[in-house]
Order: sequence, then structure tokens, then C-alpha cells
Amino acid sequence: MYSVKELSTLAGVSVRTLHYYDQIDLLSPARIAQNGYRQYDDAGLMRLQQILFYKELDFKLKDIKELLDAPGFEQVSALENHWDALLARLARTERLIKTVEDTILHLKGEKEMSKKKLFAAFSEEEQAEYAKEAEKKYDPATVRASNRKWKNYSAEKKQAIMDEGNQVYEDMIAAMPKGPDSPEAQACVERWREHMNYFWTPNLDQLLGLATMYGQSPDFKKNFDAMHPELAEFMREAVALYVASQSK
Amino acid sequence: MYSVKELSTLAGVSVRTLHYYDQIDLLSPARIAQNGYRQYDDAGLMRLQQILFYKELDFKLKDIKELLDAPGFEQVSALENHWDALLARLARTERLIKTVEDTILHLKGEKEMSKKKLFAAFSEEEQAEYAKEAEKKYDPATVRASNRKWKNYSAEKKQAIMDEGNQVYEDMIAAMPKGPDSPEAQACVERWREHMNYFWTPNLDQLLGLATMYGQSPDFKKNFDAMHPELAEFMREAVALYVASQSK
DNA sequence: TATAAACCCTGACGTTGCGTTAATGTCAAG
DNA sequence: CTTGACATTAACGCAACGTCAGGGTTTATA
Repeated sequence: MYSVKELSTLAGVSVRTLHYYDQIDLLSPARIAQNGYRQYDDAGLMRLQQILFYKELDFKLKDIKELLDAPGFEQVSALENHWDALLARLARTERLIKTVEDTILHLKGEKEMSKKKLFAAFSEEEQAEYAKEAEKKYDPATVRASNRKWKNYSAEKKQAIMDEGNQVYEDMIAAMPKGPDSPEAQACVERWREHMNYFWTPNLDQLLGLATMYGQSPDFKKNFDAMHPELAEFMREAVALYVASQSK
Repeated sequence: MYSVKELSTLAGVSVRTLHYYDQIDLLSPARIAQNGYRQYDDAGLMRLQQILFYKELDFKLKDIKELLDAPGFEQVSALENHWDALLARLARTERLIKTVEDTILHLKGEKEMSKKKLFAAFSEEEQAEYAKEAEKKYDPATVRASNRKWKNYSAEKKQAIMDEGNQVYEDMIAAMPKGPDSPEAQACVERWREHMNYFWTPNLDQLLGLATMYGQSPDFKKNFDAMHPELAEFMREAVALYVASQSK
């Protein structure tokens, strides 16, 4: 049996929090002594751990309450929904960071930014556009599939992935006569981007940096040149066009 | 002159919001008519735009009020502080996403995850550890320096960066006899990691994936082999040790 | 000109998750 | 018996409004 104080220090929450959880019937003490003191048992401690776990994931207390009294599969789908929400928040935060950076530059006068552009990120149109991009960027199926890490793959799988990568480059070379803006080339970029998922999490902005590096850093250029002397530059252009069209 | 309704539709906020902003002296109408109606002018519209801008960046209204009445340089430092906060939020969100993913897997039984690990992310120790890592990961000076994009550099700067990269590899080769866990090798990894900053934002987890790719993907391996046949593998080991020591 | 529609106002409570007094009771140690 | 650590409930405070409630004003229309 734990007193409020004991439980609070054990779990690292305030006494007030326990009072509150009791008040909203989220966590009730096992029993109440004659003197009115709350007394918790181990089951209560466990439940509190669960609560804190979901709270850390930014669930609302009301939702936690429902969750804890629901069967397992409902918890899973709740978590999946929450996962989507977190991805949206991640995207939004990334966008905010960028805007803040731009604004700082603007205020410092280091960069010209029309008022229009300053507010552009928040127009309804842009919001919709952004939502569309975020949806693409964070399409659950895509991300879930790509989130597994390279090291977890079997040798055959790794080989298959590498073959896939080579295939992308070959197709890219085949698409070179049609121009970097051709649907064929753009499709290759899309595939390349997904292929990169196996190694690290892609990011639209970083994509261009990566392609540039491919074309300029000695780490990669020689290798590319061996396949085709203009592949690196072609890829950079294609990726630039791809990024521009995606972030339009 | 705009009425409340007009201004609200113009700016896309509710009338209640305008009432509230008036109440907290964030945005007062230009004048009040005989009948008590609020009347706003263009200056008010402009100020409202500013307010919404900062609000979109998740500033608190109280802070916005101070901001709008402060000179330019204070706005900059406020934005920089906010930038830090956003980065922290980004890191936190990323961590939450990962934990949610792990938990889903756990609940689905696809993966063994001891209770300990399930809650590990939230223990105080881990929190402190994580804070340390996040601090390192998002050290303002580091990130600010690295956040500039490759494409913004001059040709000479690009050359210098590439030379720096080559230097890192040469030093790495020199450190090979001392072992991947030697201070020399580890220092090279540190430098390599910073060097990567020029191309995309690094991430401790992704770092190992990247090193692995260097050693396994045909895109890179040949190139590395040309420098030294065991460089790629050595780097992977060194980076693995580095990542392990950093995320201990 | 009467009246309805549309607009305006000022309270004031509800929301979320507790922090923070305030006023008061209980229990073990000295 | 007093002190101090612990316990209780009650109630306000915070952020940024949403949402009635109750009641004026203006404008258009029948």
C-alpha cells in the first residue's frame, strides 16, 4: 500500500496530479482509510505507469481513460491514429522552423522576402497544398515500409535492394535523351527517392542536397561517372525539377 | 473602416477572437462609434496580420504583444529563441513517433520488447541522457552553421569543403592501424559527421545507416575501395562505435 | 411603418491539466 | 504538548478562445 506521497515520488508526479486523476476517475485509490487517506496498491502503480506512458505520447487524459479500458486491438488503432497525428505535427514543426529561419533572415535584411511570401505559408491555398505534400511525404504505407532499417534486412533482401538501386540508375540513363523533365526521368527520381528510404529518412530539401553531392563530391562522382559521364549532372537536374514540382 | 465582422472575414478569424484581442489590449479598434461598435482601420488590419503570423509560429499572445511593441533586434532574438524551442519540439516529436511505432509492434506481438525498454524512454535517466544528446544534436551553433545549404556556397567554398572531406578520409586511412575505437579514428568520425552537415542534416541513427551504405551499396563502395580496400568497412565499424558511445 | 434579418454589444461559463494557495485535520517524534 | 511532516477538500488561476444568454441597432423588405 502506498500513500499519495509515496506513489507520487515513485512515479515522479505531483500529489495534486494524483488528486486530479482520482477526481476525474482516471486512477482511483485501491481503498480509502478511516481517516480519509488514499491508499494505492501495485495495480494502481501499474496503471499510473500506463497513464504516464500514454501521456508522454501526448494523448489527452480523456482518451487515455478510454484506451486503458479498451481491448488490445483498439489500442493499436488508437496508436496508429496518434502516429498519423504526430507525423503531421512533425511536418508542421519542420515548416515552422523554416519560416522562422526565413523571417530571421528577412529581419536581418540578409534576404529579400516580399510580404506576400512572408505570409504565403499561411494562406489557405498554401495550407491545402502543404497538406497534400505532407500526405504524400508521409503516406503511412510508404513510411511504415521504409522505416525499417537497413541492418535488419537479410542478405538476399539487401542484394535485392542494391539491384533495385542499380536498376534505377540504368533506367535514369535510359531516360537521359528525353530530358530531366520527362515523365520517365521524374519517375526514376521518385523511385530513387523511395530507394533512398532504405538507408535513411528522406527529406524533400535534403534530396536536392544529396543529388548535388552525388554530382560534386568526389565520394560519389567517380562512381557515377563510371556508369555514364553525365549521369550525376542529369540526376541533379532531374531531382531539382522534382523537388520544385513537389514543393510548388 | 472595418466592422468586426468585416475584419474577421478579411483575416479569417472569429469575431470572438477580435473581442478577445481587444480585451487583452493586443489589438484595439481605431475608434469606437457612438453606438459602441468597434471600428478598425488598415493599420489594425496590418497588426492583425502580424499577430496571426506569429501565432502561426506558436507564439503565445502575451509574447506577441511584447514582440510587436519591441524594436527589430529584439524580434530577431525572440525568433531565435523560438527557433530553439521548435527544434526541441521537432526532436521530441521524432522520438515520440519512434516510441509509438515500437509500441505498435509490441502490441501486435511482432517484436519482443521488454517492459523495461517500453518505459525506458521516459525514465529520468533516459530523459537526461536524451536531453544531452538532443543538445548535442541540436546545438544552436552547430545547426546554424550547418543549416546553410550547399547550393548557397561559392565555388571556392565548395572546393574547400570537398578538400576537407578528402582530408577526413585520408586521416581515417592513417588511423586504420590504430583500430576503429582509437581516439584518432573516432575523431575522424566526428569530423566526418560534421562534414556531412554540409549536405544534409545528420542524425545519429541515420549516421550508421549511411556508413553501412558506404560499405555496401555499389554507389559508393567502388569509390571507397579506390582509396583503400578496407576503408569502407573500417569506417562502418568506427561509426558504429561512435554511435554506440554517443547514444550510450 | 412595422418587422424580420443581420449585425453589434457585454457578461459569463466551459474547456485542459494541473499549480498554487488556503484552511484544516492526522499522526509520530521529542 | 508542541512541532513537523503528512493528509484532506475547496477554489482560483492560466491560454485562447467557443458558445450561449440577454439585449441593443441598423438595414432591408413587405
